[in-house]
Amino acid sequence: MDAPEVVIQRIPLYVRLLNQFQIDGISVASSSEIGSALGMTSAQIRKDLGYFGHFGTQGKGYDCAMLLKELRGILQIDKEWAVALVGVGRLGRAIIGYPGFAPEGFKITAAFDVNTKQVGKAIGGILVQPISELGRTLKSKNIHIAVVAVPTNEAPNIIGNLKECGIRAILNYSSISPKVPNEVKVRNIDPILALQSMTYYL
Amino acid sequence: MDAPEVVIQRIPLYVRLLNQFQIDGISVASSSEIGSALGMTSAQIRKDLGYFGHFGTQGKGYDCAMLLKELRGILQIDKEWAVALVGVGRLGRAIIGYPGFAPEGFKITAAFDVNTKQVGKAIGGILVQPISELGRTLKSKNIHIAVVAVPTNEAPNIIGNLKECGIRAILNYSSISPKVPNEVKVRNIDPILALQSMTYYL
DNA sequence: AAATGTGAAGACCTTCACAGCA
DNA sequence: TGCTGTGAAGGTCTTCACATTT
Repeated sequence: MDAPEVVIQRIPLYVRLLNQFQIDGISVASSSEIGSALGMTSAQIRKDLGYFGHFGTQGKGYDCAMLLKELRGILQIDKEWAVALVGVGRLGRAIIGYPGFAPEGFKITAAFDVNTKQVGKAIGGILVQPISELGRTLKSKNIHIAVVAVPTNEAPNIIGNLKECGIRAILNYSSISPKVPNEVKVRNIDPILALQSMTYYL
Repeated sequence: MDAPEVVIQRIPLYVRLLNQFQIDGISVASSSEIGSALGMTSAQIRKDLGYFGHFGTQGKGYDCAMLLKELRGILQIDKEWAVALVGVGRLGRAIIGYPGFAPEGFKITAAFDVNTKQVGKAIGGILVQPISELGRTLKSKNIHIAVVAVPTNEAPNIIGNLKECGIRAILNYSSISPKVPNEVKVRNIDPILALQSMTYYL
């Protein structure tokens, strides 16, 4: 049986923790140790890992280096991914300037904007192209992941374009929750929704 | 029975859609209309709304204006919230400069940084204060929500401080998943985790 | 006729608890 | 002994389906 989506969303958390364990010189960790470091039960750790294989040693725990390598392989984050950015306004520029993506293997290698005033500029070393070049460039640069940083009103169109051009993963900073077919994954980054779902409890 | 957290996280989506409906001049909507606009089933819409009251009219649907007002009241987003920002580095400055919070009622009214070089500066009209002033300022400005935009290594301490100072809601941009007591709500904004949980499917 | 509100059913996810192994 | 891996149990969330209301 393959792993449900919730599990997939937790694996990156395990990867991050195991990285930290390596820095801290911890070479073996039990499911309880991993669990308590993350505020989860040991059973959940074991169940989650159990979807992918038998990584542990009974009576001992998990070898951190080995488990880390396995999980990175499972997530396919053991290689570099080329990423396209759509929208080079205020937010898009902040994203290009953000130094956190590249070290994790996500490299922005193409940028697009509907605004003809932006097209042709180089931002952070990346040439801004018109949307009409999407299909060609995504194919030639082997890009399967897009970051959407356009105004909300443009977002539905852009996301439609990305789908048509065969994009399979979208990190969406716009304020819409796009409806996409099952074979396209979307993750929405939306601080307003996050805040609004907390005020309920105040 | 009170609404589960998943439901609370969907209510802001309904609010946003109802806003759009008002702009579009749609005054009444059925659960199926709401559902299909959001890619959800009509049953889910009805169940979700059912946690809070009887807002619909049988045979007709929901009055958008009325439902919007009710939901905004339930979420408590029908008033202004003062928000504290911790960390005024690259990301913190982008957050101060982001024009999306204020129109939604979230107003950054205080800023803090551990770096003494930042303290005393005014950024976007907000004076940067030392962390030692947290407790006093949060109380005097009646702040219950904090945005954390500090480097990951500082985050655990900062979040500890915020807890002690009585903060009840944290929008966390740092790369840790803080363990907090039940009475503190946290929402993590983490684009790397989001990307890493999509590459699995590629 | 049309759509809500809601018990019941079903699907999904988490936790328990223990057999089995190092 | 200590901890994994995993069926079974328990809990939570979603969908079904229909009685009820306008």
